[in-house]
Amino acid sequence: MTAKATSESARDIPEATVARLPVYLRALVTLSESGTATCSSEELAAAAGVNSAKLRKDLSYLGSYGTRGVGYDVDYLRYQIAREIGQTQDWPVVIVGIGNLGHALANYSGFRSRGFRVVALLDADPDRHHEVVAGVDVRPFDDLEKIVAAQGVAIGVIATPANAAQDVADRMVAAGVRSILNFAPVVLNVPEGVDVRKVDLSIELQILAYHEQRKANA
Amino acid sequence: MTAKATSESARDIPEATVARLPVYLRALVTLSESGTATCSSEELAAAAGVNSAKLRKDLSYLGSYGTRGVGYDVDYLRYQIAREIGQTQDWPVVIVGIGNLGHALANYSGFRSRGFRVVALLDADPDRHHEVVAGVDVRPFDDLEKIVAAQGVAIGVIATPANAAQDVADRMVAAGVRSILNFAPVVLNVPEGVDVRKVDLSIELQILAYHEQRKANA
DNA sequence: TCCAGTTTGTTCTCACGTTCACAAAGTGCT
DNA sequence: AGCACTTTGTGAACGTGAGAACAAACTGGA
Repeated sequence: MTAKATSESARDIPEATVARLPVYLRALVTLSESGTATCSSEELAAAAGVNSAKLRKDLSYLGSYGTRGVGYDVDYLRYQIAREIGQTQDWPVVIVGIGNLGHALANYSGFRSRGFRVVALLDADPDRHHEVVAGVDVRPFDDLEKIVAAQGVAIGVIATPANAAQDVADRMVAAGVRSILNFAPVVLNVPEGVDVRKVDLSIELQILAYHEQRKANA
Repeated sequence: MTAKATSESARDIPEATVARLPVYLRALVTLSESGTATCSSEELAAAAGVNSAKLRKDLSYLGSYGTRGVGYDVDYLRYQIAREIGQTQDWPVVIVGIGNLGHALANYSGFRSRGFRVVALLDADPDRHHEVVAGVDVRPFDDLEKIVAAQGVAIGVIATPANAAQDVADRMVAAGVRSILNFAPVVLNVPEGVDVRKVDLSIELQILAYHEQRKANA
């Protein structure tokens, strides 16, 4: 909405860097809470579990927010990263599929504290309707369009079984959702312009098992 | 244990490829269940959501399991990938931290069907002990060493709050666990030789929010 | 057997990501 | 002010990953 057409905000940040910014932000919050006012790239890198050169390069994509010979002001840098990744605004989110995982997600406090507000929990199973999870009551999946429109929801979370996920995604996209976080173990097909990120619990374990097997055979 | 010191199994597969093998495997299982005996790289790539050139290159690291002019035998390739990533063997797993997420993980059927067997659920809170989740009863965290030794557990899952995670990791490593899947939002410090993979639910949402913000400002 | 058609496995090129190494830019003591 | 010291920001080298393109290898029909 703001009339910034200058190149100031037009820098494009590499994907790998974007994925690390939330980690830096978390480390900065911890430092801030422990009363640290200033930190060097070395300290922050250690707290975030990365190489300090990588950290400095990542931060350089945002701008020059450090002071040579001194380091970074913790609160200032924290604000700059938060703004860059959109954490200074409020993101309404819907969660579809209130099984075990949906429950866990609805109750996860890390969403709320990072600007995500769960505005609705939806499930196709009528037995679950009007159950209250984390202070929000579970409603019929068919309310999706109404809720998305009314609350301006741009981000949806899919925590349904695999066979329902594509249908849910189609409905979400049609309703106006533009970003989807998918926990169902299927590859979703979505139109151009819609972002999907997938979290697959068993794939992570399988990757560990691969390396474990390698260690055992070494 | 086997005396294979030959170079046959010594190929090292790129990390990016390892991360995709479970996806291919899942697609093959689906194809197999739908009665498909043979598939081309094009078909399999579509089912897995990747480029066919990438798929062929990935598979070439495992060996030459296709037939030119024909394609891949679904069941044969499925077995080869399963073997490569260790899914033909049984992996005992312990889960520590039986809150909302721990419940969801314990109940997740995708683990069992991929060779992972949850042998113990541990929690520090005595109120949770002897609660039964997914047919396994919750036991005191102090039983960790005993269970790891008795069952030969190599993989541990951490689903505790952030402040407990490092302690749990230290105990796991001391007990003999060599791979850790960490759901707690902290960077774990572990000794050389121990693998850690991290799944962070809110980071994924934050990455989506970043892109969402970009779309809105475009 | 030969030939047209199909599909794999691999080579080559380009893009992206990581790390090193250092000039630039600050601080604070004398 | 000058100088020793610290730490950032970045250019350049290196390594890994993605995709295009094609030769090699197979099928099936004439």
